[in-house]
Amino acid sequence: MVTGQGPVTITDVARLAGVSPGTASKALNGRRGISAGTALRVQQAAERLGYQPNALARGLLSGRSFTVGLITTDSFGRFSIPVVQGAEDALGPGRILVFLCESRDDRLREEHYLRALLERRVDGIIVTGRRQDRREPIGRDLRIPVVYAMAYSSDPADLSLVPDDEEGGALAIRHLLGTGRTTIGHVTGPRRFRAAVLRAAGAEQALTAAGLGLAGSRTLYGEWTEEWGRRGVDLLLRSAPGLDAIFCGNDQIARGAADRLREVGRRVPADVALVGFDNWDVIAAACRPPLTTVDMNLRQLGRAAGERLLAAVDGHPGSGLQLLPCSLVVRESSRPPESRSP
Amino acid sequence: MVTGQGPVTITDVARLAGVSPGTASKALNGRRGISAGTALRVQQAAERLGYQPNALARGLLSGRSFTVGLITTDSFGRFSIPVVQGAEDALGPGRILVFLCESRDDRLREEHYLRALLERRVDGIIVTGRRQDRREPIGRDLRIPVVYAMAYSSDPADLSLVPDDEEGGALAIRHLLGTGRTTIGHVTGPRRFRAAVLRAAGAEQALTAAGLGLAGSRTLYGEWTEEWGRRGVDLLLRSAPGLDAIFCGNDQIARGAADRLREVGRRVPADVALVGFDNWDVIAAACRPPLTTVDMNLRQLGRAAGERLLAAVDGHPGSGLQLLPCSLVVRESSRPPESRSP
DNA sequence: ATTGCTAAGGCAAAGGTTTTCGCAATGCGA
DNA sequence: TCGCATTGCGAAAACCTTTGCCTTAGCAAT
Repeated sequence: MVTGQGPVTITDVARLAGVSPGTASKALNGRRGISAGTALRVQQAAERLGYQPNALARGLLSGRSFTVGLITTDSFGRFSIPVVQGAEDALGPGRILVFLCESRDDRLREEHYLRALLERRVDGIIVTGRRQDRREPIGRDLRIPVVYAMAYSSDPADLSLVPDDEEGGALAIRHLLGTGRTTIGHVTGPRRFRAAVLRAAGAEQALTAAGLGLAGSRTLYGEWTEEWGRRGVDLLLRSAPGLDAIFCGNDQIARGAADRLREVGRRVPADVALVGFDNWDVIAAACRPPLTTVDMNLRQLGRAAGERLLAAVDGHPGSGLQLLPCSLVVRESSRPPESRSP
Repeated sequence: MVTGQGPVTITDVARLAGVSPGTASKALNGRRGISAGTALRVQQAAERLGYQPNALARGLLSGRSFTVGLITTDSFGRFSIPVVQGAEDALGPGRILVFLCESRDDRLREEHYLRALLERRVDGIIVTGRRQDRREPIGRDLRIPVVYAMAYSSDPADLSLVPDDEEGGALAIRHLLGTGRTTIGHVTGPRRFRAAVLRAAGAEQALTAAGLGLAGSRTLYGEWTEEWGRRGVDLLLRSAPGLDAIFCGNDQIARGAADRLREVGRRVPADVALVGFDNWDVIAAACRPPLTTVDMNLRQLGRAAGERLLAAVDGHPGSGLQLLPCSLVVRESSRPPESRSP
């Protein structure tokens, strides 16, 4: 590597190798019609000079920039992070680079970002947001593919990827039923959250399919907080004292529930089994006992979004709202009672 | 906006406005030598066609791309996120776009990313990581400015921005002393973490300055977990039963401590005051009682990193390890006893 | 009327890379 | 020895924008 003036160009490499720039280009890109000796000389010259091709010039010509934009409407928190990571996984380090744009729910910012991305000729855009929110399409006639992840577009012609919350709720209930629990309550977040409603629906369906109903007879909607988890336990114990399991709408509620159950002398999982939702490690692992919980596989969702975007870039677009599976992570809080008695 | 073939170029705009491309460029960029009438016609033409200048072509010519790279060595978690957000704040939406690169502590990935960033002719690079880790410079003779945030470069010629952990520790202790506490213990994370050692040093200095020493006579190093917080309380109560405050190395330890103190019948803050570190909202706010804690102002740190990078791009580089102030967020867990008795 | 000045806008080059086309040389068969 | 195919490489155009320089026209001053 030589520290000359300014970045070294392919012309510099060509001169050093004693060929024309066009030939150097072919040699470096492995195109045919170049003798082995010439190719080697060019590559060595490039190596010696520390040549790095100018992606701007390359993109100008090819029309592709090998970059994508990632717009997170949420000022990105716990949910968008794994999605971003997954997208990065799919887009692969080195090949495609990701522009991170945090629009913070500000429509104006979003438009600024969109314009900036289009000016930079990104190959595609991923839009992600907090919990499953329906949202307006990011723009019209964009000429480049867009994939929505977590948040989903109100236009069914757009491709949107969201976790299957309903199935996740059913997963939790079936697991509890499978470990012998029969009197199961459900404490979750605010009703205005689609995720809360979907999870509750899945849970109730799974119970109905087993010929059972919800303990306390109805879903307790409240807040996504530990505080509400504690209060939920109190409410449930009043209306259904024989309770042997609680499915909570997220991990924070579940952790509050665990604390409260311990305080009132109910053992988890011996007396009451507990299942949360989100698999938020810092909560689920720190909970006493560690929490069984539903994982939305957000990272895989992000990865899927990246893969779908690449497919769309290559001319294979998708469309519609697609549900991705949740999975259950079993920990101590739902261990069946049998296995505890020696 | 017309949906023709391919993106509309300035030539299209010029043709519609009846001028040459060069003139159109000048009109759109507000350069002098263009009559008001022509400028208006060009702008209207651009508007009608939905013209978006090609940043690749512009960057090719100007040598600046108005993009920066952000390499997070940490698979980016709680610490890098606010830094990223702050950097975004500083770089401003629309003007400068950020390439997000997650190297995951993999040197090879990092090199791939670095190469990809250089090929795309980013104007600068911010390197951030998890807790304050000393690290190798990302590369040599890079020709573009680099700013390190959180993680810091082993080369003192590089500019590195890190939170002032030592001052943060002192802040916590001085606050506790100010509310009348005198017998203060310290439970923190593993000794191999520079942050743990620095915070402990700051704490001890503040105590020494007040003519006091640490309750239990030494810092308890352990893990960054709630579990360790609970055990730390047990250890402290054994060695210093008259304890009236605990400063914890992070919020998780503090939360464990709060739980344990409640379990053994010590009231927080009436009997024992508690101060954490990190101001991690999900922990600090959910703690019972809500946690007084030291905030590293990571977002401002990220913002500072962005601003310093811009300054460096503009020819005003900095260097050395620079400490940024922490601040104290006072909540219930350290309320002075006086104010509780009516 | 000629000169000189300014304003407005056109022309062309530059920036780095890729690609197409064409040219020259080589080798082979006739 | 000639013709032809093949191989290797160079020249130049193209991608899009910006900018310095040049031309032209209009106008004022001499």
